[in-house]
Amino acid sequence: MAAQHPADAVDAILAQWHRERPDLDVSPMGPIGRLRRCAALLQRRLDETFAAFGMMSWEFDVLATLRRSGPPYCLAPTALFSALMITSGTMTHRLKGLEAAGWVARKPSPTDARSLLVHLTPAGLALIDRAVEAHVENERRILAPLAPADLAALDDGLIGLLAALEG
Amino acid sequence: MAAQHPADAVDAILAQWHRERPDLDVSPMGPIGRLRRCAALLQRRLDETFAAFGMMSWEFDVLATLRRSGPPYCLAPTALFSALMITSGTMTHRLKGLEAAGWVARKPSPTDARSLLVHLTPAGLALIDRAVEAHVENERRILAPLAPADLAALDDGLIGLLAALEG
DNA sequence: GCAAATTATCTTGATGTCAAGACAGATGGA
DNA sequence: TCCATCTGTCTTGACATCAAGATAATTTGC
Repeated sequence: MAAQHPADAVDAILAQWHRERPDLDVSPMGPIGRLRRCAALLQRRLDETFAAFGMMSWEFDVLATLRRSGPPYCLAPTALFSALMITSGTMTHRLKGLEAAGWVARKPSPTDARSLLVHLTPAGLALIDRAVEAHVENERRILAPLAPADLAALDDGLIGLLAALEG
Repeated sequence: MAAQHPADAVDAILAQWHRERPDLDVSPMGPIGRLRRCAALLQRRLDETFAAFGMMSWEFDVLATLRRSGPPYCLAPTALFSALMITSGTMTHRLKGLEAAGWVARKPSPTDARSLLVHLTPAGLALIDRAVEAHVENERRILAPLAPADLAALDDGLIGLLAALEG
């Protein structure tokens, strides 16, 4: 039953539950708790790089979605908020801010008068192209302590979990 | 280079970046993107169970932290917001809501007049004891599609990543 | 064609969160 | 002892987010 690794914050929580509720098998809390804690700590690390470019995480997300869609870097709001897993109201608010910053612009859709297509401005394109370089480099630094084989094993596990969650 | 698994949403993003920025090695986006997407989807699944008990996720978190601390189920606000990785102002707001719901109560600390110790009420204790049972059962259902060996490998990978992020 | 249903976007109101600062109480050095 | 500093909690103001609904345009069925 001895842990094969130095006890982390999640191990401490599991030990508390085991003491207080020995009738419960709380083992699922291990992977799920660690996943959530990793995600929270990761967000902070990623935010540091975004801040260096004067961006919030959500601003990066929208600009990156437009950028990777390819020329002419133009998507309908529906495509954006679906891809980003947020509501339409949140998207409206985000676009307002991005337009005020001069990183995106909106123009009427030629095919659907309800739709205002969102596209990157030259400034937005230049910014996201620089920011994404720093972002992947930051991600590489974060993952550097893991051995390649361990990272591959982690990715495999996440592929399986993601399939279970998407299904 | 062929993927060893059905392409998921993150694979599609990697393919877009590869097409648009072939100069960049975006491979770190794979595990990190999947981790973040898993965390977002997971949150929704967990929220369903909390909602069945009339709770929000953050309410469960506070009550669970008090519960697993053991009798007398009483902690200072500082201990709570440190454990939950939130600010003191957010904690004040959360406690106000939990006290209004009748799940926690506050009493002056006998040793520090600045501190108002937070403790579970009998109603709060009964609620969290039922809710945590449903919660771990829900977590077990979520992880059920994964083979035990795959789950263990995932947990190992997360242990390593968490160590890298905490260090 | 035309009315009904659907779709795309935006608005409104409520809420959870944080950063920064206010303030009372505790602690420690001269 | 007593003042300066530190600590624990709460308040304030700003903001990102969502759910629900409003509005306008498109599509569908007859």
